[in-house]
Amino acid sequence: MLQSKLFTKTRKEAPKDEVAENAKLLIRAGFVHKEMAGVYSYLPLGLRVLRNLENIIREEMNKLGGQELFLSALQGKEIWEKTNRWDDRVVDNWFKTKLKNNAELSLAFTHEEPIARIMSQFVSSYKDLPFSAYQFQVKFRNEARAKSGIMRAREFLMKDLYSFSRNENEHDSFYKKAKEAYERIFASVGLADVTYITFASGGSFSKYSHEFQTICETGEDIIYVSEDKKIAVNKEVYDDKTLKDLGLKKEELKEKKAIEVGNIFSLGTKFSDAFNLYYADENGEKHPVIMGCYGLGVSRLMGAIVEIFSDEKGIIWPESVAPFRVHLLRLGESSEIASHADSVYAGLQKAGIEVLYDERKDASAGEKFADSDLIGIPWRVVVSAKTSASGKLELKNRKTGEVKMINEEDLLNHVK
RNA sequence: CGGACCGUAGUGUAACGGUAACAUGCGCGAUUCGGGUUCGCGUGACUCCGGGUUCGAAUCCCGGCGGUCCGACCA
Repeated sequence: MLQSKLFTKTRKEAPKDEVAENAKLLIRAGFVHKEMAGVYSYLPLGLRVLRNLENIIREEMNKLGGQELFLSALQGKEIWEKTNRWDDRVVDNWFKTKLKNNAELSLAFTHEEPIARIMSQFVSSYKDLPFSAYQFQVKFRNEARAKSGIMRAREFLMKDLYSFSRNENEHDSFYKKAKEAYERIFASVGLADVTYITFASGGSFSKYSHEFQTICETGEDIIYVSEDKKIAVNKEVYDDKTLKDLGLKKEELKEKKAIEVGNIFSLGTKFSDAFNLYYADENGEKHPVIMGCYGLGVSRLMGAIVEIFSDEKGIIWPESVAPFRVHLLRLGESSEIASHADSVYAGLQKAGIEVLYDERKDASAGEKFADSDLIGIPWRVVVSAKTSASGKLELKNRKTGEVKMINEEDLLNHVK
């Protein structure tokens, strides 16, 4: 991608009303545009990051056997009445609207009901199970107060997976695998060290649900962390009884602020019962399907990554999610430098490496360096009079700051 | 949803009740060419909307809309 063609531009100052670091940096660097409080548009750079996150997550969901689908964002009222969730007193953060004929409907804030109803049409035998399906969907929540940039938005991208099992054992083993998949996801985006499986309230079907909480000053949850055991307890269930259940002692726990990036739940038969989601076993006996749901806030995860990986100059993307792998800077306009940089660009592209190529003629060296630091691409490669004279390329790692002069033929070995 | 503060060029800031200014950005021309170079010329806001007070309102008052923060909420 040629930087001169990229329609977004960086800016020196963030809008004054943004306080959250993730929003400041993402807006300054041109990843997102704020439409209104809690509502952000994702521009080309931001979308690349979201897509990378999606792909990491998708791979793990597929490994679990999940099949990807895409449910509607508009939802009718009847299915929610079956589970007694339509009433505003039960769920108060919906966006609801009406059709021209006055039929009531809503913008999706979750999808348990729709998927349970769909599955009830396709599942009737033990042979149809176990099964799981997931989607990447925009969710809408009418938050009383949006805050923290893209971390608590009214419209956000979420991955939600739903599992359907024949019995508790089958459910438990899937649940365990899903938990492990989540751990791999957080590891591959570089958050393993600061993300804790956290025990939280479980609703009516299991004692606890599991949240994935990333330690972060701008987080909204308070959790109690055991660094040794690598687990945590959410404040909402932090009491003597819970500690006893989990075999934890108060002394080993540290209070931390954290952001909930994922949450997995056992749903029992609540939705199966409501939508007649039953299967017949080998003897023809009917049983309700056991469900689980597994959420992961993709856009929120992006916000958390920015909160954690940045410095005073800008964002420092982990390699797995960065919008590009290499930021190639061309300093100077001589035809020799230009053609050299062009050939480095072509070589990287040919090797399948995603490159943002800053070939702008009207930007100074300092401007290019500043932009590069702000955008936060992992590897910066400079072609200039200096490098041409030495016959080498300059390679800088955004994270470590390490600068090396390398031979051009070694470039791929370094950045691949 | 309660409370506080705020709303002026694309962005960031000024302006006592008296001609809306500066920086940045953008355009043109020079200059410079490894850390947001420097200079000149130009461009760009009927000061969020509606009403009121006043000879005169960005400024004071009322209402609305919008924004940020604190709290409540986030099954």
